[in-house]
Amino acid sequence: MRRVRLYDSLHREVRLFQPRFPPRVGMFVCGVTTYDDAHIGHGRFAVVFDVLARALRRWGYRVFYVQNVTNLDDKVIARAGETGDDPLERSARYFRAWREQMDALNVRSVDHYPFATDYLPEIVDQIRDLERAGFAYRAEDGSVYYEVARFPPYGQLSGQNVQALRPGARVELDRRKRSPEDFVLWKAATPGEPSWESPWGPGRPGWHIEDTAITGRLLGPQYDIHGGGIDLIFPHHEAEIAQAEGASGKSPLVEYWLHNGLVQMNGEKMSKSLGNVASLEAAIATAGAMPLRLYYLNAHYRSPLDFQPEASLREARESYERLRGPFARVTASLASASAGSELPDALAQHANSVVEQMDDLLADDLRSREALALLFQWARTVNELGELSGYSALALESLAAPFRWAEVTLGLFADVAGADAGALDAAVRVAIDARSRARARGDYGEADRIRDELARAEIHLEDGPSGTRWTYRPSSSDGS
RNA sequence: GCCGAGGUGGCAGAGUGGUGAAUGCGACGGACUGCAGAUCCGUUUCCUGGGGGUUCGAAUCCCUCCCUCGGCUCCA
Repeated sequence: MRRVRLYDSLHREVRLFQPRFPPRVGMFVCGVTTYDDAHIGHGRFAVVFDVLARALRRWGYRVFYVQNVTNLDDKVIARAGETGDDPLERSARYFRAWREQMDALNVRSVDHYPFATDYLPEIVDQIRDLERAGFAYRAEDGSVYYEVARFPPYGQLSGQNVQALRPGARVELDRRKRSPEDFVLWKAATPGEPSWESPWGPGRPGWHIEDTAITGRLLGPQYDIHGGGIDLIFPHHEAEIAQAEGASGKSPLVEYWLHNGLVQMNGEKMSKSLGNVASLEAAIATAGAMPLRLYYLNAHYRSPLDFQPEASLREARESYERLRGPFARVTASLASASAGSELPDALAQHANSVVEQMDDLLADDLRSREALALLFQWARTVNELGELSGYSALALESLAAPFRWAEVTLGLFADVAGADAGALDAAVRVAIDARSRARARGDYGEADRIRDELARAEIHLEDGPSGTRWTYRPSSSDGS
């Protein structure tokens, strides 16, 4: 099994990845709160952790990947109240949109998307465990709080000093709490809002408890990987550690804490509360899902990533075409390949070496940017060969290998046609032959008419020294 | 104020002690084309925030200053 290294936010260093029970890997990622449209930042964490799961599976690990869905919280309720929606129906609607966007982005590695409200029994059980262990207390109104002072490691993940938090401007004064840093586990019901029965009376879960209740049930009291945006470290992930370790008595909850950097818009974090969001759905429509995926993977996952509304998407489309073009040509040639020449040994070996190097890069804390740099170089190598129809199927498979690696591991090229390319090629060739005859007799009007007509079907012709080549290049839906 | 991550060419973004500082986008020139496009070749005169130090050698290690971003109970 490949040597994998991952940066762990708790230990603050890159560590050799050793799951508790290899080859099995339990992986949990904080998902979305389904109260509004997802933005580009949400797409980033989804793609980054999709690649992690894909890569681990490629290397022989058996990954169970859970991504939760916060389908009920203060924001869902608040937004539903504004619009007159039923909160849970609103959530269901936005979750469907999220899944559609995930499908478009080729995010397929998530095994299970648990909803918070499907885990009420587990949530109640965990709060009772915390009560029994002395970490929780009941307030007069029926809410239950976590008493942070009872959990000395609190602050270890974020490096926060709990005492220093006290004067923090945003720590609200709440008379129900024994201490300002305490956080709510169970919120007493408010009339008109969804609520569930519990030993403490009707209410609903606090923000942090759903994750640890879900992971406790699905992944156990201790598991391997927990991922999420870097903005969740405090207080959310800190609270998760306090809850899970307090309730189970086992430490550590998680072996490897992974946090992705945030997408910034003109130098500032993209967030709904700042109002500077770019909709994920719109970006997919404008740039295409695969170029967007490339955009995410073209930076290291822990770095901040700047989003420039016009430039970023245009660049993503142009660079993606540079990769997709040669791969699509190899695939098309492969579909009709029979006998032909082989590659020089050095080139075939180079293909293997590129794949090996890309695996190594990804295994070193997901250096996707550098793996892509190699893939761009390989694209150039393939382009240098020119016409591909003279190569054998074996040779073409060698040429395809680095692209196929990216297809499987990075999840790119979901839009590159495969098996039916041969039939399409035969059909397009008929039109190309007719146009060639027109050009030969100097009838450029007819030649351009055929080319324009094919262009309307998004098939683009290119005349070169070795004849006419065609590519299928879908334009974006906005037509820009 | 406290905790954390950063400052690299026109832009995006790698590289964290040693061959010419990747890769992509953009721009310019050339080849190819009936024109176009794609592709290839070349150019973009050369960019590591300022200062100091360690070293034969620093973008990379140390010190210091400046600046940016994130967190400090809404957050991917």
